[in-house]
Amino acid sequence: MGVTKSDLFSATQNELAAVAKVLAHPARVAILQYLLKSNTCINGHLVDELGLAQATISQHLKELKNSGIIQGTIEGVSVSYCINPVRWEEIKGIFNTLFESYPTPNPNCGPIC
Amino acid sequence: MGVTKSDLFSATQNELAAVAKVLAHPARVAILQYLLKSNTCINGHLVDELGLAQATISQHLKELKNSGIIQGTIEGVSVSYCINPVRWEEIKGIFNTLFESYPTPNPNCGPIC
DNA sequence: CTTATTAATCGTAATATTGCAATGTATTAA
DNA sequence: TTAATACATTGCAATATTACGATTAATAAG
Repeated sequence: MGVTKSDLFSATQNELAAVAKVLAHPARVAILQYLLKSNTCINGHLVDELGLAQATISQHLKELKNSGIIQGTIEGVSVSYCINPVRWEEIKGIFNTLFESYPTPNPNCGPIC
Repeated sequence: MGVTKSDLFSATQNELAAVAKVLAHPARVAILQYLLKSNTCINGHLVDELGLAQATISQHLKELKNSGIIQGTIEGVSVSYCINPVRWEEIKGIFNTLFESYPTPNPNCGPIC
């Protein structure tokens, strides 16, 4: 139905999925990389940088902002966005927790394992 | 339009977004955690574990398989899925590369930065 | 006040995702 | 062969996402 049954899963699982969803678009990845590189940014710069319409980028920025990954302050007539370092570390930790639980090879899984 | 303009972005950006998309559903996160924990798994076990229909889980497993994160071998009448350690490390690296480029606080970004 | 400039929001079209019942397929058991 | 078991696939309905033109809101410049 296009609707996720989030009540079936743990808070951690839903949180990880939610954050992953924010990263699940190349435009948002590109925006983050641009912010990481320049460590400051204004919406208009991204329109030139990415080749998407202003409305589209504003929408992506909104999603990044909603997830807490970035934050913006009004800078006169424009808005300056940047990474939220605290949230960044938090998200980094969420993914690390998953990736650190590395599996040991399992003989029960056949020859290709 | 619901269609991502992937030609606007780099291969790395698209790859990261694609992998994130696979992780962007709590059911798939739950499946991975189950695999990481038990280090072996059979589709039917997940139906009991997750509370989703068999067809739905099969679909999620397919996506995980397509991305290379898991692989399955036919085990008689059932299928045994497990993590692909090589791909796991690869994906871990992709995310680490992003998260390691940590931003230093920027005075241009206002007081809340 | 009027006009630019910058970005957020609205409305809408195209497409993608999620979930499941029903069905198909392959293997095993009897 | 027949029946049972375990998944995969198909087809569909409900909902979500992506993209953009048009509009709006807010500030700055003249």
